[in-house]
Amino acid sequence: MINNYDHKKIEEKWRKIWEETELYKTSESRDKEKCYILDMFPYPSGAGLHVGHPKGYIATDVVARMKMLQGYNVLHPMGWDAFGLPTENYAIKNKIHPSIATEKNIAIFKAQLEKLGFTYDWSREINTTDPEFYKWTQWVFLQMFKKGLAYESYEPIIWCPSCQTGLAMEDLENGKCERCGSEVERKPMRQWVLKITDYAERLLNDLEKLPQWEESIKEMQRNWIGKSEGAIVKFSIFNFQFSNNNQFSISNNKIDCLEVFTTRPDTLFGCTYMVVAPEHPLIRNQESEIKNQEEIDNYVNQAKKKSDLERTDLAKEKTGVELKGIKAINPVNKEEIPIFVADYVLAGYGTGAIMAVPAHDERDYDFAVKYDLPIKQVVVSCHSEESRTVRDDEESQAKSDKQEYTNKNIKEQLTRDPSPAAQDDNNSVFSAEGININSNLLDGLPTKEAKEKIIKWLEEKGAGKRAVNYKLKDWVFSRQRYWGEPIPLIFCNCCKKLAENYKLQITNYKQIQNSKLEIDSKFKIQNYEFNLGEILNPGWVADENLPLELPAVEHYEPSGTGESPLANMPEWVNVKCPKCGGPAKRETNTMPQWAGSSWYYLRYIDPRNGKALVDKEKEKYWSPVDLYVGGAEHATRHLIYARFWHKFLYDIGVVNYDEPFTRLRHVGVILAEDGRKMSKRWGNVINPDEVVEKYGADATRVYEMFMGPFSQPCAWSANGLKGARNFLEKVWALKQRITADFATDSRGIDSLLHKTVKKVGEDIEEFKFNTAISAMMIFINNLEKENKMSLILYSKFLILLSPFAPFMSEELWRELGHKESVFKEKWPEYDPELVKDEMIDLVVQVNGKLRDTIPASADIGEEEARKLALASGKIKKWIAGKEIVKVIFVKGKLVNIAVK
RNA sequence: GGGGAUGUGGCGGAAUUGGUAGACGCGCUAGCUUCAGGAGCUAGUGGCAGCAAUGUCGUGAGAGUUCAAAUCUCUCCAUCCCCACCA
Repeated sequence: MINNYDHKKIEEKWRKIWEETELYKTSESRDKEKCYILDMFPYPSGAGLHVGHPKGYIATDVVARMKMLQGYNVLHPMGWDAFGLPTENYAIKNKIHPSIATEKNIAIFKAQLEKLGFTYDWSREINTTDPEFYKWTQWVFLQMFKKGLAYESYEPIIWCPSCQTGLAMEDLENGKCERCGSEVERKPMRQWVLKITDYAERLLNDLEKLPQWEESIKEMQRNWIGKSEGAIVKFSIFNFQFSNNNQFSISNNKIDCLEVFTTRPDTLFGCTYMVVAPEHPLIRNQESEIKNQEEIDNYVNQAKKKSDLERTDLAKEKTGVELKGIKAINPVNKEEIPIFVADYVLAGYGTGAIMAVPAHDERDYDFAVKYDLPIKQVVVSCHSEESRTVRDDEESQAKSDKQEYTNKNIKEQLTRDPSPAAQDDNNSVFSAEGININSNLLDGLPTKEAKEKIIKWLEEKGAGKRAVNYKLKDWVFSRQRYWGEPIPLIFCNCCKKLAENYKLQITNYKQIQNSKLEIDSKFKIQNYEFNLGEILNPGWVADENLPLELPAVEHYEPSGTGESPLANMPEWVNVKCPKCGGPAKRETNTMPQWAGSSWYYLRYIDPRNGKALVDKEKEKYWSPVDLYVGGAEHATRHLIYARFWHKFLYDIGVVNYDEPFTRLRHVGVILAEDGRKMSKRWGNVINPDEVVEKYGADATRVYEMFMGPFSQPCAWSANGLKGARNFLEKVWALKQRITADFATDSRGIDSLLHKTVKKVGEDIEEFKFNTAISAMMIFINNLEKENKMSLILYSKFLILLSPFAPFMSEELWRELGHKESVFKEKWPEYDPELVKDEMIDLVVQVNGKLRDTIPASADIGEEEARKLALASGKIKKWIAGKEIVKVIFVKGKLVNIAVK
């Protein structure tokens, strides 16, 4: 057989025609049902794409093409996420300006993508580094600023000494800078921070509204938000007076109480010491009282020197130093307890201080053993007989005398062979919930009730309050680098004075903070109007003249001073204050890489709108995104940031829906043939251009969808690719057997076509592309056995194939005489009658083991099936001389004879 | 330490309301075809026993429920991903 399937010629031809006829241009008409299908837009790096990158794009393209054929108005756009450190570092290394590097990289990426035949409407292409785009990124930031959601912070942040910039916690990988792998430091820096924590509760709860998200991704987000409920408890310090304020109470500039966050306030009676993080203000604040300041300073300095990696090494032994000269007072029993500084307590979580309950926390236990601190058990498990007796004993003893547990008692209990009770509770007595003992008013209460009771008690006494804590931190939003969106804020000393004075005058400051989401919260001071952000951050004034363009510079290397390179441009930095006209300076920090990607999907809807971020009517029609596909690595950054921005835009009335992505699927990575990640380092990278050149875009697409389950990692196989190509060649070769006579087709092949239509449609919908292709292969294998086939039959199959292999399908479709593109066709329907089997192989089992299969009518009844089964010679052999206990009949499937 | 996912031939993987395990693809074997190379066609292909019919074992390991378990329950093991001294 002469094989004349010339993929190069075909693919070039149709790429050109599709472009000329604007086949994939998205219609602005809104009379059809819409379907918005979105890929996570790529970061155009210098390395170009490898074959793994397009896997997700192929999948969305298959879905998009099917949806087009099913009559939807499909939006399937593409763009570039191009600001940020990778390009800037690449630019510095190769001495190419980042804007030029970006342009070059985009050109390479685009050429690579175009070869694969995607349905992108390139007239809607966006680029986060285009001023017409980032104008709106800046605009969103300004709205947040104006509503009080952005604030200046001088807290120590994560600093990468190599990239010379501050980073968000999310930008770390194993405690190192994700970009360059350097050990990071903690450094106090002025930063702009976004109050994402204001949205923590909604970001958590609204996950419930997303049934079409994969559970694993939602779970990652829940863990990242990390909500825990408990209480803040105040311990007064030494001989200072107890305070009734809700905040740290400052008298003589001294902190007179220590606040801790705990999820187990019910164990308060078991607290025998306290620990503060090395960064805790108490350490510097009590200098006159602390007797061993030098020893403590040494410890704190040592802790500072340790990298984050060393500090969080779980295997290491706990260390700490007591703050001698001061004591804390446990509010529940007025016991004086020692305070330690130790680096096992983190400054960034809760209040940076803990109450230590060594009997019920493993870390506190380790520390207590090392420093010989008392251990007092206050909870016993209520799940086993054994502990119940223990409890009874304790209770009677506790009544006669407030019994103190010695370290020896507890150690015995804790190191005993794991009791059934301990196993019930995750193999540990530490975390066990149970019944409180030795806890005065809490004795005999189960954990849950004890928590409630003690919180009420604390609130009554002013010694604490119910509290919720999140692991999620506010978003450090400024970078001391060049290649990002300039932050459109201007600092004016004159306006600073006005704002500060105003701030002092107002009494209901709390009220102002609560009003932040009212769209028009404005404050008139003298002749000027201030927004909330300008009051909360005195001196900072919004620059509404957008876009604020990133100035062209020759030198964009980090300044080395911790300031952005923009700070070295006086002509850009020094401006007139847009409010009062006085001398002022621009903010020189830029936005992080994640800014543009937090809202880009909205811009595709209305990409050239000069007046608004997006037209609200258009947004109402196209939003939310129906299907979003990308890597799981974005589960906790991009996808949380984007949900946060979207909810904010919803709150200020820019968008119509409060969640941006209805359905989310993550794509499994493609590994190299050696099972490792594709990387220059291993020399195992496969370039899609070469694959497309040799086997064609269609074969590449079919293979990547056939490899295995979509979300699972899978190794590349050159032979597998050949298999996909073979399949396409078979399809190609069969066109020679087509006849115009539609009566040619056997009932069998016709029925199989209908089954295939059903299977392929359903499988694409469920992202089971591999089995969809398998079904088409089965159809083609069967079609090969037919000498002739009708034009109609073959044409219908081509429609099924077209989402996977668009070029070949289009070529064959036109060769068969169709005037219009195959993509203007209708997706075929199947006849439910033809999908059903007429005949089945009735399975006959004896004691559950297959012994015979008998051809039978599909709707055979129980009586008949049983007769048929018992009549079989093979079956007779197996039941001879045995007693039939039971006969099970499953309609359309089997007969099982149970014998003894 | 916590959370999630996965475990089936030589390989990628099918089969999940419990009902013929190994679809489909790769690889491999034999035959045909070809000057040869590549390719193509036909047949076979989980292990063991057997010329065969057939039997028997078999879905990470072990137990259990059931007429029937890859699928449900329990215990354990391994691999991967995310988070991690989170109080």
